[in-house]
Amino acid sequence: MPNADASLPSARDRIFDTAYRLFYRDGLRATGIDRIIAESGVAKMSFYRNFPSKADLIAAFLNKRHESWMEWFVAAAEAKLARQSAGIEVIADVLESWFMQPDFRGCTFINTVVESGAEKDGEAWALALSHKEELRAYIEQLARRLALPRPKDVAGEAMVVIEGMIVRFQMTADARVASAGKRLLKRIQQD
Amino acid sequence: MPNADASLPSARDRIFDTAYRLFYRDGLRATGIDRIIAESGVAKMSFYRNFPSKADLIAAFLNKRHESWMEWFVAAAEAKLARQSAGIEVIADVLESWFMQPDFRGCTFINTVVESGAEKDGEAWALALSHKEELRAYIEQLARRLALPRPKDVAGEAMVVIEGMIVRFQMTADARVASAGKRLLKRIQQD
DNA sequence: TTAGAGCGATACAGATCTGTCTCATCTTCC
DNA sequence: GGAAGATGAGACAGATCTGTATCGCTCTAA
Repeated sequence: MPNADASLPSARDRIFDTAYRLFYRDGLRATGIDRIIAESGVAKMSFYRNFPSKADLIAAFLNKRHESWMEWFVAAAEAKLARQSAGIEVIADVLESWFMQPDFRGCTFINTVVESGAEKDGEAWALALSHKEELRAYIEQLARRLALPRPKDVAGEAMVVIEGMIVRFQMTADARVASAGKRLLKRIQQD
Repeated sequence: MPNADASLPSARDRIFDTAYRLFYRDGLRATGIDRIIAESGVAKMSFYRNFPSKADLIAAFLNKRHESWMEWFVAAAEAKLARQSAGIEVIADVLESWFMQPDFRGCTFINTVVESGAEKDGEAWALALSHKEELRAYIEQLARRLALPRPKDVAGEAMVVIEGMIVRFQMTADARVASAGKRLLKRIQQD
């Protein structure tokens, strides 16, 4: 077992952390292996010993991103729901706190699908779809808990608003996107 | 003046038409110059004689795309508005007819911003922003014509719904996105 | 008929991309 | 001390990327 005193993260961890940052910031295609290797201060063979190919690293990145983001989103939404007696419009507040992070660069999975172009059969596309489906299912379950009528429709409409808010803020960086989204979400429950 | 009988489009036109198709289908970064040259059946120097660089070709593509799309969208929306006495929810029907095209691959300008990554200072990003602003301004003017209260807010909310519909359909290819968007747009005017 | 414009074909340069290979070094455990 | 595993350094291959240079053909206009 090398590096037992943990004075330095393992080569695998340094590679993964660097890739995590660059993949999100610059995109999957724009981030080359050589760049990840250089910035993580690792030998090239240390990379290929830990990840058989770039596609494997991308899959690991997407899986981690999915877990981290969903965990954060659900926790933030549940906290807001417990504190105040409110509806699904709390989603807008949760998203807004995401937007305010200085390194916000949109949704990794939307970005992945866009970068995939016409190649819809890859693993990246499938991971993006399952991420969005898990988010949609959570909102549907939330709608049921709130006793909203037609929870499937509610979730479908909320997903349109969520994706719209993300893309709008990614392009304009205008905080009014959050309030517009909040008004849209509030009205979903008024029928 | 060569090629006067127009039996074959000029090299410039063949390059541009091929690039137009490939840039939209596969994305800007995934489409290489060599590929455009090969598929348009043109010599490499014929490309660089007509377009000083790939960036120039991209700018020409985005400008043309903006003009074509806006012209189509406004015409389709106005036609629907004239025929039936309806509100801004006609936007959902117009978008749906766009989604149904077999080569639909999302919005070029959303895709461009995503592909631009952290490079927000390029010409492509600026063209994407001005495209979205022109669309938003059209909807605000439409809201004024329909005598809706707070037309700026209406346009801001409608843009969130529009971007959400585009991204949702790009990912899921589910026709229910259009009806969800239509319900959201209808409710914007009910306050 | 001749000059020039447009174009095709192709080689080339230099950078970058993913991925493989070899060899030296360092740490840890036995 | 010695074996084994993890790592670093760097050369190398083959593909692809943007962009340049050269040569020759063809058609048009004067």
